[in-house]
Amino acid sequence: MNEARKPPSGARRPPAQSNFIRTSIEADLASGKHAARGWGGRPGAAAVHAGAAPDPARIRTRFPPEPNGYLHIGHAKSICLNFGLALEYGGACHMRFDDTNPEKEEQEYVDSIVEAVKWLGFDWGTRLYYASDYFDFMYEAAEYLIGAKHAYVDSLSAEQMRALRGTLTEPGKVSPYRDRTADENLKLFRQMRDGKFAEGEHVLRAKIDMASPNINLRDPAIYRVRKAAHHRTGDKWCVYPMYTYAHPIEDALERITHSLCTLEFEDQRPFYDWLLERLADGGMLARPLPQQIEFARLNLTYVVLSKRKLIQLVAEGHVGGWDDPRMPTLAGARRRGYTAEGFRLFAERIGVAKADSWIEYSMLEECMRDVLNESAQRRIAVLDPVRLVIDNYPAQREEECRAPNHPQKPELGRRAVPFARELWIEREDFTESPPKGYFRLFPGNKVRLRYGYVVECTGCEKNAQGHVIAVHCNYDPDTRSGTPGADKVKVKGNIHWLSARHAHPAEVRLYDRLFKVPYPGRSSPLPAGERPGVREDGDEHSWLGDLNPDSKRIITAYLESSLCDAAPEERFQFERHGYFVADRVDSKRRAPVFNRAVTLRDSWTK
RNA sequence: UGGGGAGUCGCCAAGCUGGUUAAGGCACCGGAUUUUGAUUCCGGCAUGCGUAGGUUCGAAUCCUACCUCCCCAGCCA
Repeated sequence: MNEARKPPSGARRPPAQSNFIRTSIEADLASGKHAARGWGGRPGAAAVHAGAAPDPARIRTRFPPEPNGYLHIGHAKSICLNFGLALEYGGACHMRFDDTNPEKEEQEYVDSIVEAVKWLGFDWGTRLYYASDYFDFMYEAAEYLIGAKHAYVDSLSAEQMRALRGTLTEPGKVSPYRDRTADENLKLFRQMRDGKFAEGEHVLRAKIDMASPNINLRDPAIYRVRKAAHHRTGDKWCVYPMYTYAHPIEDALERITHSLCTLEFEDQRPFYDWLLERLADGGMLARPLPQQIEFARLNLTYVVLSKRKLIQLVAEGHVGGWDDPRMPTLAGARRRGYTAEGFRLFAERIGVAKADSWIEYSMLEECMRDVLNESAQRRIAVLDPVRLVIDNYPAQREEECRAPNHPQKPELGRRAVPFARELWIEREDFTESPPKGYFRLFPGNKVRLRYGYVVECTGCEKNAQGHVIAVHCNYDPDTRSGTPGADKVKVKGNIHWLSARHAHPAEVRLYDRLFKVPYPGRSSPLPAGERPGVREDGDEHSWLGDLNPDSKRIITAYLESSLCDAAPEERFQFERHGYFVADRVDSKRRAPVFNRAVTLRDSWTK
């Protein structure tokens, strides 16, 4: 294993899978590209880092969301990547809010993002930064660019500018304002800053090449007038930098070594480098400069991850809110009972590459099962109850059965579950006419009441409509679990149960996938062997028609008494059912409410 | 039909300075253990790397042509 790939702390973790980003980082580490990089202890211009001691962080990455919405599972991939790589290579990862558009951003979103990233288990220490902290520098850099004839104020309208930009196949034409003198540009830009102009009257553009085959290089706008209050800088500014311009500067000021972003920014990399080179040449930014590296964003089957669609789901009431347990937001997943560790495992398993891909939702579920199987204590719950009467068991008698809290972890102890003549069992654990291979309760068959006795089914009672209202059986007193000879009667079936007079009714929410098809909004089923592109469909609403009408079912289930004290967010495996979590908002002590996170695997399913 | 990317098993994904039996995970299929039809364990699972040619003793890896998919024409990020 490469030395650099070992976690610094020596913490136990499986060897990381090779990917193009790790390869690139290891090459940079080997060549010493960033080794002599000074770090002034805070983000800043060249002067801050110039004489500073070498950066103790071997690499610097960053997670830079715009605070304009809630984080979703796709962000989890990016978060785990950036923070994970920093941890792995002895680096540092910055938490940075890319708040350059005051019209869309709100404090509420920064709060939710902070909470989500912390929940995922990452710690940025004191490295919490905002693009808006750099507005002064960005402004000065813009004046420098103007002076160096690398930027100019354009007074075309947005429509005129679009018309002159050309098309994918035709070059653009230069703006009549392109050759203004530096003095004139500077004067105009300052007036823009001073609020002398209305929005849209002027814009600052980088002066590159209107004929470039890369449209992003046809004099991109870098500053625009926006007379909106910013959630952090208030009314201090009325010109705001564009992402294109701001992002490379943010990275450079923070001495980011590897700036990871998604594929759609690939075409912007030439501008990223163009800008940074010029500002470094001008002595404004320290070298070595950060490098932008692009990877494929996450696509997950059975959900939608586009911000627009997520907003629509909430706004139109298809779900209960941003943290509805069916939502693919991190807030929703958390409430659903998914775990942070599960997401980290997921990120490692799906890897990272440049090929567009669709990850099967079951991959995520399997990750959650993997961690929950390890960590969740076992409990008993009867979700769809039918009464089981043990006819040869004394009506008044009661016994205590001892159930282990975790089958693979005896050190977690056992708990008592009361046993009596009348029990609740699952309706699906009895049938009058068993299909082939069925080994639960049917007349004449024996099963073990888990942690209790072996019983033999004798029949059932039905109501006028023919529905089974009770199942009858006789027990074998010599088969009590834990007693000598308990295994003398071999049975294939083991079913769970709860004493009818001891069980507690409680609300349980059974969640399923939000969409009933793997690719919402794309014609389903797809022709054999075909997959849709990753692009959003043109059809605005067809995806809503793919919503799964059964994604949420609320039932009243019977729980064993120990479950009544569950703390909010406490997770359990309900034996033979799946993993459940006490709802973090609605569940109270003595009044529990559980959400099903994910079912157990089931190789029986009829 | 300009530019930038990508195509390796059902889903991901290593490998791509030419020589490996083409990693690994998920899924799936067997079988063993099991008081969860769970877990765990063992075994199986690409003569094939978008297609067609070429170079070479030898190609997923190099060359040529072609095909398919994704991204870019915001004063969004």
